[in-house]
Amino acid sequence: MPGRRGWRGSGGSRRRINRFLEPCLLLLLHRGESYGYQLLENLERFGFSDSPADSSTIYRILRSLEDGEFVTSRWTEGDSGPARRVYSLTGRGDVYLKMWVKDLRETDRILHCFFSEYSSHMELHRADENGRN
Amino acid sequence: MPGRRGWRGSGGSRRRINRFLEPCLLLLLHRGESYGYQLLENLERFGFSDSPADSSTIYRILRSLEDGEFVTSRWTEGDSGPARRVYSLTGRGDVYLKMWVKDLRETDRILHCFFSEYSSHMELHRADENGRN
DNA sequence: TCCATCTATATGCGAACTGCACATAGAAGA
DNA sequence: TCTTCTATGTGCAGTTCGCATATAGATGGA
Repeated sequence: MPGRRGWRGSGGSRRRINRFLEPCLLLLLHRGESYGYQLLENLERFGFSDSPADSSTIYRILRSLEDGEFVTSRWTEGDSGPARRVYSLTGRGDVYLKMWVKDLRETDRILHCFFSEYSSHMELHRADENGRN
Repeated sequence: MPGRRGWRGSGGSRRRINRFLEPCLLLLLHRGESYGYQLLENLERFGFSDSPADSSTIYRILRSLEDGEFVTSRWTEGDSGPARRVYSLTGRGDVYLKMWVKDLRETDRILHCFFSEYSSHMELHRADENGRN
């Protein structure tokens, strides 16, 4: 039984893009080096209505990007607050971001295929219902 | 260590939409009742370039939709071939499809936020590089 | 008849992703 | 001192997904 939790109401939807935070983080890092906590705050730019993600997700994605050598990190003594792990994009990361963008454009295309199928079907469906009156 | 497999080349991308097959199946069922094997073939319409999904995924999604009472199923003795489990959409399923569409439009909006951020940044970035020459 | 192939549905397993809760710890201010 | 903010991280459990595999009726050719 798939958890009975997958069907949560209209809130907290899981109907999003797989690992979409990853390209967002890559893009933010393309602007210049940054660290987890700051990146988390800057994610608002991408139009997520509510909080984009749990901080643990951000930190884990950043680490996995480092595993893949798409970013590098170093510790900086903050002028205020605790030390920060500052990430910067590598050449590999730059290429990876481009790949992501290409894929997202393909995703966009598929999405619009769906919308077009939906609209045309619903139009026919409505016409069909009217015809029956 | 996240598997060292997440970074597969440009092939087999996991950069897609979460559970996107679900709304596609719902839409196909909105047209009329159908069964797994046929639905699998009809998924081509949605512009997936390569094979949209594994058949096991399709069957599992259909079962979970039934768990959620978004579809119902019955067995039919095929006029040819093995028996088929034929699914049809319920009223609840109809509402759920509408919810999906709303969510996908939101996803589309966020996607375009990303594209716009990307484009404007890349334009500045290029101008910056030219300026340095 | 036998056997390969097509149609059709389904399970098992492991890898990956994610959200929630929680741990840790330095810094700043009341 | 105590609380709060900044900052990074781990543990766990639920969910998804692709691959491999199982099952089995139907079909057609050798």
